[in-house]
Amino acid sequence: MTTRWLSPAEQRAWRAYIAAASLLEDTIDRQLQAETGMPHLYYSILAMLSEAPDRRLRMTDLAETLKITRSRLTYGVTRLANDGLVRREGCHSDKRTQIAVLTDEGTAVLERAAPGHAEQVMTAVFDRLTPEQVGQLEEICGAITRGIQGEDPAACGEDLPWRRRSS
Amino acid sequence: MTTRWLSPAEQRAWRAYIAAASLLEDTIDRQLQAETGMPHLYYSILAMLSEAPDRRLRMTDLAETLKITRSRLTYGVTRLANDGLVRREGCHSDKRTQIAVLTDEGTAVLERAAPGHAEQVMTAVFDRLTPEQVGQLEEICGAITRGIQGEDPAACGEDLPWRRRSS
DNA sequence: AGGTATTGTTTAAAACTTGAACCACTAGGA
DNA sequence: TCCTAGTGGTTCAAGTTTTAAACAATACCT
Repeated sequence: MTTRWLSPAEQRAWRAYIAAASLLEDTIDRQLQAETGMPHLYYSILAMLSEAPDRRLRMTDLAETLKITRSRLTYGVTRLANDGLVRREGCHSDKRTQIAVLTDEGTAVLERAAPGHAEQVMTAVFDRLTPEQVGQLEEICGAITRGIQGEDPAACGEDLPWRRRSS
Repeated sequence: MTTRWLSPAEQRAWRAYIAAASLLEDTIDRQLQAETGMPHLYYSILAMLSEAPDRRLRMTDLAETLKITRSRLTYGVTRLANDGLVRREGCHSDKRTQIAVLTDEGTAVLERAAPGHAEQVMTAVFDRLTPEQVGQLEEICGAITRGIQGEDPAACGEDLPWRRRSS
């Protein structure tokens, strides 16, 4: 296969992306770390749980929506559980599965952190973008995600990804 | 200060971004790790050096363009130096500064890795984007970067960032 | 000279990631 | 029932990376 290279415009876009992504992750992580003592990934775990029905999610499903390994998730949830923000629960129908449940304290922490986080995202990102650009960003990122995930039609759940594979 | 929340459209864009960025970093890192044994950051160090005049850059300048701390860079360059891909050199005019130089072996490794990396970026990103979207992406990321970096007019070098601050 | 800012490294501690091994359980036959 | 394969989740050990603070050396300014 002959190699396909990036065009100059693509080069520029790619570099701009790398710089922005790196800076952004840094900024968000730092703010969240300062305000809540946890990195962005852990905040995301809490956020996912908070939006799930009944604030609970199977470990595997959670790992899947966050696109991380189960091992990594176990590590994170253990930490969050030690801090009392999340609780583990067994499952009646399948005793193998564990369910992560957002505790009241976890909810409180999340609600306390949310404003600062939102503010940070606003100033870092959206204050600089026109409404058209917001739409463009969503469109572009969606295309990238679909591309990486291999065009699997079942994976295009867009909104709420917590459907059991086998009900 | 009253909290500013993300609008629904901004919400969607932000989540799309988080998902795409996370997936993308994972994909790129994994491919680079497999093919070259180093993570993306280290590849970027080599890439930056390879494009600098004379393949050499001051540590601080390098850290600045890569948006990472000097400490982090020192760590990375040490590893790359141990692998023989980069060499450190002193500076006559200012004995404090160290200059990282891409070795011939480093150049070779980079040239060997570049096609696979380019291919990966193409399939993961640009194969899915229209030419307009490429431009939009650059524009958006540039805006974000400028926003985070605090509108410093001197920081808008856009193209080749390796200008000494003084001299 | 003396004080201050820069450059870059070091250090120790902590956080994180990975991969493999592992246990417990479920499911599907024979 | 028993056996086997597969799943869900955790644990473990090892390695990598990150951070923050402290440090040494040099430069700059008055």
